[in-house]
Formats: sequence, C-alpha cells, structure tokens
Amino acid sequence: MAEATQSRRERLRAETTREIKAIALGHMADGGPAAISLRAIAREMGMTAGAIYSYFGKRDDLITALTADVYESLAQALESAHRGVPPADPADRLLAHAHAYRAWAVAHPQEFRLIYGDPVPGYLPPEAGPAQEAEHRLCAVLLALVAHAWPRAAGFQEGCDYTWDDFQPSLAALARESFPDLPPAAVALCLRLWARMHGLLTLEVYGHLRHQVADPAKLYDADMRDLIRTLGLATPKDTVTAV
Amino acid sequence: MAEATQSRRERLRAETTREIKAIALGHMADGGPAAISLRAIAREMGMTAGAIYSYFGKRDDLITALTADVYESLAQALESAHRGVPPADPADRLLAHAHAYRAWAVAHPQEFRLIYGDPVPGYLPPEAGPAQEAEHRLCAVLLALVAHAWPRAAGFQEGCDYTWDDFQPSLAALARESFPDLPPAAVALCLRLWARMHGLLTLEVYGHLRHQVADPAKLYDADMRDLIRTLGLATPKDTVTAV
DNA sequence: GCAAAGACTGAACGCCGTGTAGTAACCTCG
DNA sequence: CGAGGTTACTACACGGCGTTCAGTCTTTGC
Repeated sequence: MAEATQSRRERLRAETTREIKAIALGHMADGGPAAISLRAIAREMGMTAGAIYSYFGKRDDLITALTADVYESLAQALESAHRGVPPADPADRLLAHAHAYRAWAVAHPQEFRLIYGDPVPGYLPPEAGPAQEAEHRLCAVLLALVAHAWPRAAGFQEGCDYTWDDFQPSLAALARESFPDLPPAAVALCLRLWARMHGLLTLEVYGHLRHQVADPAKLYDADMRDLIRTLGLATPKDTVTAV
Repeated sequence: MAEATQSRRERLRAETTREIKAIALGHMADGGPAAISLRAIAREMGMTAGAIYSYFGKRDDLITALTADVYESLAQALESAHRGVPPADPADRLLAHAHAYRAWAVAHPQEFRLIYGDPVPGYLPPEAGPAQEAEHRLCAVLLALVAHAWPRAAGFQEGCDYTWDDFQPSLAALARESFPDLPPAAVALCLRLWARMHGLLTLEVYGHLRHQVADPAKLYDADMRDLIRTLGLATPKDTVTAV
C-alpha cells in the first residue's frame, strides 16, 4: 500500500516487466533458451509482440535481463550453501559448494544453458554487462573458500608462478581487496576449482554423460573427493553425503 | 575416372551433399551454429531452399551429419596427437592429448560449440546416432592413455569402488574388450580426465575466462601439470612446452 | 524409345524479430 | 479542471526462417 515513491504507472510497468520475464523463464524451462519468443510471450499475455518493445528494446535485452536474474539465482544458491555449513573445515565447505553448484545445475538445466551455453541463436552478451559482475560475485564465493583453505592447500600448489598480471584487473582488484594475504596462485586455484566442477556439470547438463555413465552424481562426488584429497584438505569424516 | 561402382548420378549427389555440408560449415565458422540456414545455403549454391530436402530430410538431419563430420575431425586431431608422441612416458602422452584437445577447440570454436553446446535452437540429437559412437571413439583414445598410465596411477585412485554397472553397457563393453586388465575405476578416471580438460575449455570457448584471466593457455597448462602430478605420473623433464 | 526415378522450381503456410503509424489512456502542471 | 506531453498498446508491414507440395525437366534402366 504505502510503498509510495512509485507512481501508479511505475508500479504497473514494474509488474508487467516482471510478468514478461516470468513467462519467458517459463517458456525456457520447457523448450530451452531458444523457445523464448517475443510473440509467444505476448500471446500468452494477451498482447501484441510489438508491445514488449515498450519494456525491452530488443529481444537480446530481454535475454540479458533474464541472464542477470539467473545469475542472481545461482549466486544465492551458492551463498546460502556456504552459510549452511559451519566454517570449521575447508573440505566440508568445498564439498558443500560443489554439491550446491551441481544441485542448482541439475534442478535448472535450462537456466544453466542460458548463462553457460549459447543463450540463444545470435545473442552475444554485452561487453561489460551484468554477466561480468555476476561472475566476479561467484568468484568471490570461491575466493572466500580458497582463502580459508589456503593455509593447508598452499603447499600443494607450488610449481606455478603466477603474478597479478595474469588476471583481469577487476578480478585481481577484487581478490586483493577481499583477501590481502592471498597470493595470485590462490586466485588461479579458485578458477581451476570452478572449471573442475564446471567440466562434469556441462557434460552432464548437455547430455554427454548420459551415454557413458549410469549415475553422474557418483562420478561428480568421487571427483570432488579426489579434489579435496589432492588439495591436501584431509577429510576427517569420510561419510558419503546424500547422492 | 575409373572409380566406377558409382553411377554418374550417385557421384553428382555425393558431390552436392559435400558442397552443402561445406557451405554449412563455412557459415557456422562465422556466425556460429545458429547461422546454419537452409535458405542461405541454397542461395549460395544458386538453388531453392526446397532442393536441399532431396539431400537431407530435415534441417536437423543436416546438423546431425555436420556433427558427425566435426566429431571425425576432432577424433583425428586427437589420434594423430597420440601418434606424434613416443609412447614412453604416460605423462607426455597425457600432456600431448590435453594440448591437442585445447588446440582443436581454440582453432575451431564454432565446431566445439556444435558438438558440446546447444547445436542450434531446437535441435536435440538422435538417441543412438553417430554422436554416441563418436564419443566412445574419443573415450577409447583416452582409455588407451589411462591404460598406459594405470600401473603408476592406480595407487592414487583408491577410495572409490566402481563396478561395471556404473557405466553404460556399450562403454563398459568397449573398455573390457580393449583392455581386459583395467578395472572400472580406470574408466571412471578416463571420464574425469575428459571432464577436467573440458571444464576449462568450455569456459574459455564460451568466453567466461575472458573476464577473469589474461592467458587461458597458461591456466590450462598449469592445471594439466597439476593433474599429472596428482596422478602420480612424475614429469621427468619439466620443460615448459610451447604456450 | 519409354516409363520410372530423381533433382529442382516456385509458391504457399505459419512461424519469427523488428520497425512504424496511429490511438487511447494516463500523468503533470498551470 | 483541462490542455499537452508521455506512455502503452494495436494493427500492419517487411524480410527471413523451416517445411510442404504440385509440377517440370533431366537422367536412368529396361
């Protein structure tokens, strides 16, 4: 009622914008990112396709907005996974992160494809859009994790000499501000962790593991435990988490 | 002249089929898999769009054919990389494979997207098409590698009890026929190796490393060397290969 | 030499994103 | 309150897309 500060028009506009995005996400959920069609959305809303141009300049702008929302959803899933684990053991935190990442990807395969695959026929993301910030936000989550594990893992990461110049300035700045004691090699480790999880997940989400393996979750879990072992993060309680 | 056994008609047909695929690959190289349009191909060939239906039943059939060709190209690149390395050291062979994989992906990003991403708006691969066989062929290359490394790497892979039931029957059969002495855990390792390389490559090809790191090759190389170390495959000559 | 088979055209259908002109509702300000 | 500008929306048009289909013209096999 008294949220004021917005005129009636602004409220309606925000509501319609939200509805457009919601319907688009719905169409994407069944049919993939390619099924996002301005005409179909408008049809479902009882409008004409042209009307959507009052809200999004182009179809790509809608995709960009959706991408931002999906990144937000993923970031929240990962961040809440971190909050749900007592920060005692770095290995537990890493495992929690890994499983949260996979759980999100498996539960939202189309959203995963939207941000990590070809979003849509000819779409290419804006150069400095929300995607870049969102990825740094995800990196920040991993960075906290690596920072926590670094005292134990550092010894296993010798042999590669990284400098801050190896990273894009914005990422380097983020890392050095958040964790001044961390060396560049820790940031590299962070990216490698990301890629390690991402590899199995892309293969699974895009169906390439379906022809190879019965239970992708088992392979993923095993790889994560191998990761923890080779990082020098002992696993005190070796209980198998839910699969 | 005397290749006989094909009628003139069959020769022309084969030639036209090849031309269609060649043009399609060309369009894909600039513009991505989504730029493959029957009408555009026909236009470039001086034909009508409908004519292509004499050669491919649907657009998806063309995509499937292209996919098979691209898999063939990747398989040949990887297999020739194996032939180019003396089979002495498993670590060298793994490194050669890893670098051949990345070199192919970076040189053919659109082809990479075609087989590992969303090939095209609404395309979904046939259930038991050439893709499945091609993936097994790629697995076979990795399997040979793992088989060669297994004596040294086995000790580092304890802790996970795999059975042959964990894999799809066709892959299990392939592994047991080719390398009867190899345990299931070796096949799992093979898939994990694949995923390990794939993770960094997908991120790079889809532009997600661009915002993070200056030189993806360095990160990739470092990760591969870490992989070799944690596999227990010593690297006698620690020379840095070309980056 | 003739009939079957195949390659190809041209037009159509129904999708799609994107513009543009016009209309009606709404908000602001005097 | 009421004029003027802003905004949401429709209707229509354009070109591109995959796909189908009836018809034409060429090649093939008997």
